[in-house]
Amino acid sequence: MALPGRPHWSMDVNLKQLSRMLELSQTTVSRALNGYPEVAEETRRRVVDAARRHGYRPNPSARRLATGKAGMIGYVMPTGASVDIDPHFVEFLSGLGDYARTHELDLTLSPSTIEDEEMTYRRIVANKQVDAVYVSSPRPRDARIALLNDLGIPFIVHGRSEGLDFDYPFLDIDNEAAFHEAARLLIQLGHRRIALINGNADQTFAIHRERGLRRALAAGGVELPPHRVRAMPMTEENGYRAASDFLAARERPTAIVCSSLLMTLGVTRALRDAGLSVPGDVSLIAHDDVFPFLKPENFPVPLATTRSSIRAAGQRIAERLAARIAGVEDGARGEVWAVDLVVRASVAQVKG
Amino acid sequence: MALPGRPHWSMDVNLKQLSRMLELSQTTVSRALNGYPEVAEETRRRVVDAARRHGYRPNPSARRLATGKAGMIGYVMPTGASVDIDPHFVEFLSGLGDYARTHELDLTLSPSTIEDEEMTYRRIVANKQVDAVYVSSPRPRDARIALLNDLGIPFIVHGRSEGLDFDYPFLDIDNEAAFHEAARLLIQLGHRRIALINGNADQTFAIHRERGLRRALAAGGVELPPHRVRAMPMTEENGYRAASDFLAARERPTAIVCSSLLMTLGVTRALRDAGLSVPGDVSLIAHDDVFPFLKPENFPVPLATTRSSIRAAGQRIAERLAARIAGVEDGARGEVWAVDLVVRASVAQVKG
DNA sequence: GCCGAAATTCAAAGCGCTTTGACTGGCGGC
DNA sequence: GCCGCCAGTCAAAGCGCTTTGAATTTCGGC
Repeated sequence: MALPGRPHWSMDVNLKQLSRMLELSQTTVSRALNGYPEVAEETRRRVVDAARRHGYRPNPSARRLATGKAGMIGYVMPTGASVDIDPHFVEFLSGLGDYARTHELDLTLSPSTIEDEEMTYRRIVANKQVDAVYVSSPRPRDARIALLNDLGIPFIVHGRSEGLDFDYPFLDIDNEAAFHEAARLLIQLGHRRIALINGNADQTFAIHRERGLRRALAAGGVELPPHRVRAMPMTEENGYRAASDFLAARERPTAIVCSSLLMTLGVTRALRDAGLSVPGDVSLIAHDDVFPFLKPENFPVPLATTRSSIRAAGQRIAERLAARIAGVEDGARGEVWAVDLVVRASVAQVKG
Repeated sequence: MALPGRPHWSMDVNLKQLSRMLELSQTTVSRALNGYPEVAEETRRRVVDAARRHGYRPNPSARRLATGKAGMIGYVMPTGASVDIDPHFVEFLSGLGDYARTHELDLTLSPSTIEDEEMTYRRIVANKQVDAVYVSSPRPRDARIALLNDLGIPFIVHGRSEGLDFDYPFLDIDNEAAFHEAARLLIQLGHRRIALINGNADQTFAIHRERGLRRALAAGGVELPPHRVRAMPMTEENGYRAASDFLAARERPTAIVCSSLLMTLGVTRALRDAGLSVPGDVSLIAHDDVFPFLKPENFPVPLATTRSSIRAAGQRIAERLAARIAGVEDGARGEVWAVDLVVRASVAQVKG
């Protein structure tokens, strides 16, 4: 591949050179390009034009060194031999990227073990590697949030924490209402033995979902005994295990609410193994984060879901992060998205 | 949260300050820390010790500006409303992160549309934002590889391209051999009508898999007519469609080889819909990238697979990338990993 | 026709690090 | 006793940008 005449953005000119060509000082050129007011309009035009023609692009390292701004969003990514990144992360990333792409923002992933997490946050902040960070999968009293709050770097939490004695900016979906609705529907259909298969118990979203479910059940005068609740990482295998346990009980549930599509895969397998049908024997509702590669309508029996696009959340978070970096957004604004309840064939009136 | 006595790595000391404390020049301190030989051992000890005590951490921006080294691995992430990031990416990322974490390497994701891809690569290289990049999902004659080769930045391709007139470093699994083996097994078991459900036809891995399959079939004197091959994005839905088509044909296949577990989910659904059993009516072999959240042994009938951990590949690529950055590895070394064929209950002797 | 303010522009000082080139002192060799 | 050399050390120059503080020009007003 021959070099096709040095494409003009190939960064072969720096500020000094550019200013020399224009017979202006670096100061003026810099200001012209960064939109400062004290530059004559005529001059600015000349500068901007020349910059484009020569494909001038400020060196980010230099700029960062001088200003402290990085043009980067940071994410501390949990890793470790036994740590699995949530597959939801990919979809979230798609959304984040979608927005970031159009705003010259890159994303820095800093892998870290859980133990080193705090140190990693401190490092990326102290180093000014990133202008803002986002936090995912928050737990109650999440130490990361308190830390970032102290550190004073712009951040947004995807999800919510609880038990913190200060407010912070977040974007969350209304998990409680979602599962409340789901449970209410089941109760209306006459279900009394309802089971919950949830994500990890230390995650706020799981807590909220259980809370919503319980609230609806309580309102309907229905019990939720401990043996009808499971909370674990959201894999197919765990879904299978949990459901198998439920189904083996003397009084098996007539409905199962599940926190993830992947787990529900395991649930349907368990049902099949047990020779039970959906929704004849057991009704099913799951939460759907809207993956392109696995759709609830394509389950053996189309699956009723509480639905919220995790990708859209990624976009929105990028947008808000950008706004915070620019200083346009501040304060501890929390944003809670409503969740759709999508009824499909997997729920039915309870039998008998 | 009260500040717990300013943890010592909070980057409140820079090189100048540190050298002043030690009553040494910045030069010497810098050299001592970076392991240059012309520093007295005694001095080095003092310096290293003081650096640790004061939690000195070089400012990456400054270092980058001075050296051009970034301490970052880059990835140009395809995004767009209709672009879905491959869920495999998460697992790969876990592996990459696993290694990167222990080597002070961060990862920069630069979201980009397909059209802007080349420009994005050029930008991150020109800006010295990253020391090395990796390329995933290569296609034949992949323009990105040619570009990076020209640009002269260290890179590694995860997978392979074909039809390029130069060599380049890559890490790939032996997709051809894997599917060759799979097909050979099926032929040994008497299968003659074998179908293939593949990933996107423009991906090299898909091409290699089909090639391996064809080779084995040819050797066994078996045909692979076009109507028994499908190539499409690897979603559950597409797996279902492809399998449904196959099963609706006059002469339905007695065995299906599938490029992904996610697709195979759809395949088993189609089989169920058609009232067919595995392996009684149809044998199944799929490729398994080893996801924690979906395991072949947990399929309704345990699924035979060609297996290779995509996570391990991520680790290895990070390792090699680091080696290239350090100048320890160079040249166009290609690495091809063997793939295990794991036989499980989903394959059987053909009926009749 | 002169003055001070407003409008532009500039030179130079950083940002925190690496690296070049020069400068010490101590030591063996003749 | 002098020279050359080597091990250590240092001051200073850059990396490419922003920003401060000062200099220059312009211009309305009297």
